[in-house]
Amino acid sequence: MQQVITRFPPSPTGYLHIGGARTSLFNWLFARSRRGQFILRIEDTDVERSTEESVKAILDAMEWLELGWDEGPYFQTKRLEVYREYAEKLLKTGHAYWCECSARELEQRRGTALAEGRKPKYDGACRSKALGEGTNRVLRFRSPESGTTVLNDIIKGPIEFENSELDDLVIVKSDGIPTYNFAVVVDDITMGITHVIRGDDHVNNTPRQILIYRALGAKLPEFGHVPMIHGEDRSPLSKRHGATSVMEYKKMGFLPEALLNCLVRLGWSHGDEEIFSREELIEKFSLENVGKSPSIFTMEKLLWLNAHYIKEKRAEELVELLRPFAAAHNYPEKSDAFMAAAIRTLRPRVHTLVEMAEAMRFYMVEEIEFDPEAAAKFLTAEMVPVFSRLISELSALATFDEETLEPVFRNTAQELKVKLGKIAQPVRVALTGGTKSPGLFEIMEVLGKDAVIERLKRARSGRAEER
RNA sequence: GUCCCCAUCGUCUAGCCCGGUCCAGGACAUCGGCCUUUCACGCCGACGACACCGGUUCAAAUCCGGUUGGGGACGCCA
Repeated sequence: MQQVITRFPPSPTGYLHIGGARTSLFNWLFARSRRGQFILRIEDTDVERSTEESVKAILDAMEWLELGWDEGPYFQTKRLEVYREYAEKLLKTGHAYWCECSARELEQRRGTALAEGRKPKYDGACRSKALGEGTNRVLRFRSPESGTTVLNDIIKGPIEFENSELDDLVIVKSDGIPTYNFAVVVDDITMGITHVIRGDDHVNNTPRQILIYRALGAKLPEFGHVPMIHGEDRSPLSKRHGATSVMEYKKMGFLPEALLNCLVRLGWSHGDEEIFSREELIEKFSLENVGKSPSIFTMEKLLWLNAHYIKEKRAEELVELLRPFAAAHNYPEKSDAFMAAAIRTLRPRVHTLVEMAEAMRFYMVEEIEFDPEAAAKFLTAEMVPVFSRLISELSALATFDEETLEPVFRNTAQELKVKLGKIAQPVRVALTGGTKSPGLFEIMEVLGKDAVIERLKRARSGRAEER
């Protein structure tokens, strides 16, 4: 069987957004799952709006998501001779003709048509003028006036279009640069693309493209149109829906595997399964299980998935990922081992690396700040003797780990005839500054004997001074 | 306006092709409980949907038609 070749063709007019990332993911997964090739192609024929920054931003995002491509990136502006060649071919076979209608005129005619309730399509004014090439002239595709074009979509099934609904689209602009509908077809033909997987906003372009394939005598690829991703108000995802750029999610402390897992489930499913590793996705992905209806992107499940992957990842790896976030807080430098130990205790209670970096504060800074409310409630005068006693007990310890610490506290509580919680909360405040934290003994083990005793003394003297 | 697509819990979805096993399953979120040194994690439970109308049929979430709603396209943008 023929090898599968898919492509992702972003236009470099902005960053890689959530929708594009999912399209890219589907193409990547499909190619990987079928042991095929995945091509990256930059569609920069809109010279006005395309920028190098955008290209870089897109590449960076693809790299972060680890969606590696086998060929490319190709740039359409570097393939102009190829399009010219194919345009010649269409011209020679009578499938294309030159048109001298100005953009201004056309806009006017469109306006009138729309106002009169007609479909605003090109009226074919230059269709039989047999014009030659010339300045300010565009090349148009001669579209059949009757008949039906059928798109057999892998995802949506057969869709019929009346050719009479289609018009003679421009395929080469007056500056000699091909338009999208022409360039994609030429590229997909010459690059041997077997499966075109893209957003369903392209469904209406497809019959035009099919017609061009036919005029060129080329074999059609398979088409699969995936439903769009919308914002919470059901309109297409845009800036006003908050974070839409893939890289913003990196900045917010999400792991790429979480974003990917979240994205793949928007439209695709595999029974009741929710968590998929990259390998599982490659093994299980198929276009047959892609749904037809649009979905809404929310952060709820992404947060849950991210929390899951944070819990699952090796602490040593998290240290690396966390460093930039910790740096943003200007924390003092700590060793990898110390940070890994701290992360292990914080891990079950955060959803993002940003939260992790914040939660880490009491481990990182020398002088913790006390939450006034917590201090007032728990660092009371009656705790002074308790702290004193704990300090002397702890000072005597040779090993300082959870196993040895717990009995010390349990015994102390028992002898003082109070519940463990009664002394645990004040100690927690003394050690962390607040009332919420990982387990007391975990914290103490990570912090170490010296720091613990120092913090207990500080909390105790704070009380003593007040008296 | 014309053409095209879509329609199951708040959200992501399973089921629909091959009607009965579905008074519709899972996950997130929410709420309650358990666990517990706090907060989480974890575990258990609750809430919660087949858009509407009609048809076919012994039987429809599943098939057909229409309505409504949402989305897309109609560029010398991609």
